[in-house]
Amino acid sequence: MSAQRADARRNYERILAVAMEEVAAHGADASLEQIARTAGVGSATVRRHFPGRRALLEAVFRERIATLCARAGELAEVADARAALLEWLGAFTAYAASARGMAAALAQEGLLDPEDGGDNACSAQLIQACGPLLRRAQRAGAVAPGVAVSDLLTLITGIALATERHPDAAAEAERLLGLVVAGVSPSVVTARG
Amino acid sequence: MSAQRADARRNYERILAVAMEEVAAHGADASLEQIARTAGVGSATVRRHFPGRRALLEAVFRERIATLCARAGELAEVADARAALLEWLGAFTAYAASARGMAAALAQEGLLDPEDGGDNACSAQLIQACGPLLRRAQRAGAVAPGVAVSDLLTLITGIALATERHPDAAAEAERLLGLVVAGVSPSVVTARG
DNA sequence: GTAATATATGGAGGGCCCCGCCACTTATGC
DNA sequence: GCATAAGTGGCGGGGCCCTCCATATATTAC
Repeated sequence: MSAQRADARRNYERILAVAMEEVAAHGADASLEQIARTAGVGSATVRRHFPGRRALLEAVFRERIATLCARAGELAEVADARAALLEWLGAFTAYAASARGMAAALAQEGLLDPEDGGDNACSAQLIQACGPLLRRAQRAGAVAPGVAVSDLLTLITGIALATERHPDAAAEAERLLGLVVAGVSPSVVTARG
Repeated sequence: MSAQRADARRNYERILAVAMEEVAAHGADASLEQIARTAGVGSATVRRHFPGRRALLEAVFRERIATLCARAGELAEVADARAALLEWLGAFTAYAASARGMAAALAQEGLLDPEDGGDNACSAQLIQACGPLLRRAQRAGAVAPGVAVSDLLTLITGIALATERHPDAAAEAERLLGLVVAGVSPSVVTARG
């Protein structure tokens, strides 16, 4: 028999659809009970399909993240390594800043320690997607060797978190990304002895 | 008569002391009821002295922020404008990354819009303290003119938020600050057309 | 010292949320 | 159709935040 019953699958889809709207409206700490109510199911059913808020958030953002990873694949073909990386970082920033709750979800994940091993997590996919772009840019001399993928993702996640309340969050986030790329005060190479 | 009764003042102090420990232990979303319980007062008393979690967090971090602002005053005397700014940014980063909840409190405040007018807020004090350092560095040509004080504070707040779960949060945050100061890829001045 | 008064307090109650349990329903394979 | 296992949802427990109000207490005036 199929691994999952048909009605269960239907409920899963419905809950996920409602969750997307609810998270978009109320951020990462949307009420699970409210989601259950709107979806017309019991709260236990939500918990069954998504054990814990993290699982739900992961599912909510999975598609968007997949799109982002695909974009990274395309950009690997672009000639200018630096431009490709910056383009992707910009796209990621735009997503993270506009999709409410995504940054929070990423921050609470194991985004920070890249060798976590949990390769099914969203952050792991992002790391895997961004890695080649970064390494190529580093080989081209556009980025210092000491910079890790997780550094970039952490910075952007932080920007998204800190600008979440801004009226025009996406624009502000992209502006700050530009600042980070260019450097606040890059004049001296070895900053702070 | 005095503006406040003596026992009220005592309770205020006690609640604040407990709140400091509790916030240090559980971050910005520590339980207000737990604080009340530990302090041996009713939860209503906590709410009376600190209407809303924000007010409590502000009080918790007030001293630390004052110290930070004082440090900015000292650094205004340092000859090297760039070094002075970077030193202060480093100090702020260390504080924000080590004091659990502080970054969250700042992010939820009106940190992002500098012309809010609420000059009693913590973020306003920080902006006022950092402003002279930044302007001096900009006059010295060490920082681009378009950079605002709130940009720097927002970036650092974001770094602190994104590194909160890191095993060695303070070190990681300072490392990322270094990256932001130096720039991820500063080679071309006008990033992304 | 005592009475009068404004001030401060904390416990009860309501609302919301997360979580786990268990009897009931329902799709599925024979 | 029927047996069965998968799926469901309501219920109760625990916690938190918030408000209200009767009570207790520091303070002031006499």
